[in-house]
Amino acid sequence: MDEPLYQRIADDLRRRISRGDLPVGSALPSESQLCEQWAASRGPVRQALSALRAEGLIGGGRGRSPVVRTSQVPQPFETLLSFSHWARSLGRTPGQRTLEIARRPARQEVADALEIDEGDPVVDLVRLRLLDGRPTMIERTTFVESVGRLLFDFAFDPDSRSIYAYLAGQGVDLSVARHVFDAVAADPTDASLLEVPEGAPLLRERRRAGSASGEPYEYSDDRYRPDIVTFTIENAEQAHPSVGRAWRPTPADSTQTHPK
Amino acid sequence: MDEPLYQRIADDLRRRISRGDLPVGSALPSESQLCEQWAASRGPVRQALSALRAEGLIGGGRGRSPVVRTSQVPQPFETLLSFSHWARSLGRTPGQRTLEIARRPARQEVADALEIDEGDPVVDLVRLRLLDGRPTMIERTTFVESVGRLLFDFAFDPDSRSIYAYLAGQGVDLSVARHVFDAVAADPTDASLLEVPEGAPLLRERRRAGSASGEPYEYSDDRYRPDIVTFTIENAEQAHPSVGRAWRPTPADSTQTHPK
DNA sequence: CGAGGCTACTTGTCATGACAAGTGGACCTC
DNA sequence: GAGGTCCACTTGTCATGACAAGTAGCCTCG
Repeated sequence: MDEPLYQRIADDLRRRISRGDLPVGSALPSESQLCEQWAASRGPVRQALSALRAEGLIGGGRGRSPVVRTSQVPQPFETLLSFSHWARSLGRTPGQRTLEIARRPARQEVADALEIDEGDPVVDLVRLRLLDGRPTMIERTTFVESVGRLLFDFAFDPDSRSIYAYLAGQGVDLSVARHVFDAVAADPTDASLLEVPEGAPLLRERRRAGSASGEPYEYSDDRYRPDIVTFTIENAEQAHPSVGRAWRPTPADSTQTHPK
Repeated sequence: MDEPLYQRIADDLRRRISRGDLPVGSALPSESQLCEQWAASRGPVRQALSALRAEGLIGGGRGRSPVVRTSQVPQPFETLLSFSHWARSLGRTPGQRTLEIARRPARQEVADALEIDEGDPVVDLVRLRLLDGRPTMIERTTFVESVGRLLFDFAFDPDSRSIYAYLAGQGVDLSVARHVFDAVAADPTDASLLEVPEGAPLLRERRRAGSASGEPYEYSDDRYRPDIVTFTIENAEQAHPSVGRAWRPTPADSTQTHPK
């Protein structure tokens, strides 16, 4: 609740950047001005500025004040992990239709990813995800049994809200993920659910997520309509990359083979 | 040449982590031990540790030493930008076959991306990229004229070495990029060059790169065989994401529609 | 034998001070 | 008007010191 000073300074500068008080290209207040403004020493001020540099929001300096490089604040971890969270962050309506939830023995690929033995019980969940009512993605997720069993809880309806929010509430620590992107052709099931022709290209995200200590809890194969969703990476030589999902309001590429 | 102390401490710890002297899961030396080892105060030691935390290499702590989370050092900016650089970082052989280099008026999509007017002259470059002799990616890049003209330099052969290395040598500051990923179907040209069936899914990376001050210099549409190359994002709640291209030594997904 | 408390360690946060190195503007001279 | 120098600002890096908050291990008591 009582946030450290350097975080309050960083948050204040982020707000000022994102709402345009500090436009792209403009110089930030100097360190001594910020010290005066916050009645602070250079330590917390420099720590706040360092965080913004690392995020790529500001850059340059040394003998002059840094300048604003972008006004786009990076998407947090949870926004990349949860489709619902991301949709709502855009002000759009996420939806889900559960096609299957089943406990079954793990097949090889999944066992490898989850670091369990082939045949160990896991929980498979298949959902069609919608954005403002439009089929957008098929999500085929497998959970280790200790986490997946929570989804069979009588009170939980996977169609009603975010699985990740629910699991977090149950004490499941999902805080590290690895996402792998490639392209696949829509198989008959994909095609039918996503309303695209068979063989149409889909953007696939294979994700493995787990705890901070490296224990995997879920493995997922998500297939997106590339005319609706893309993924972006913004990087720079002197800043950490920023990554996110992006929504394409209308299909932008007329070379797409499927009909509107 | 005379690197700051905190960077030397960080580099030393990265080396120890990546070569296994500090395996994943093990605790780092305490701050006071590092102070003693480097004859330094807590300031530079904490700054070094903070950099490793931000990269996701270490985590945890507060009342105890942090632990190693991963031994994978993030790929630098240039490794994601340059296919040649990336291939060599894996110990593989990059290749290129220039199909076209031409000065022509910019079409709408490219003009928008490069923040120039439609019809302004640009330089288009189309290359087939190979990895160990295998067609892997088609790269369709457009440069603003002031940069593209350097590629017509008599002495420069785009088949002989990295364009980015060459441009850097010519003083072109490419240090910021935005990459957008989606999937497209191989058109007849794509199919022929990449040796896949027409309509096969390709992983597309559209990239815009430019200077630190935001001036765009290149826009590219790269199409990868998804059975050879994927892109990965590793992220965590308390660390910056790490992004990179990845090589798939053999096609891992038997659902791929194209023949081996 | 188990639980609780205490101590000695750890990291997190902040202040003060100092000096090195970079930048931009003003002023002076040619 | 242009070029060079100097000064006052800036940020970068490091040291010392202090206190808050977390953790683990050990000891004592029930």
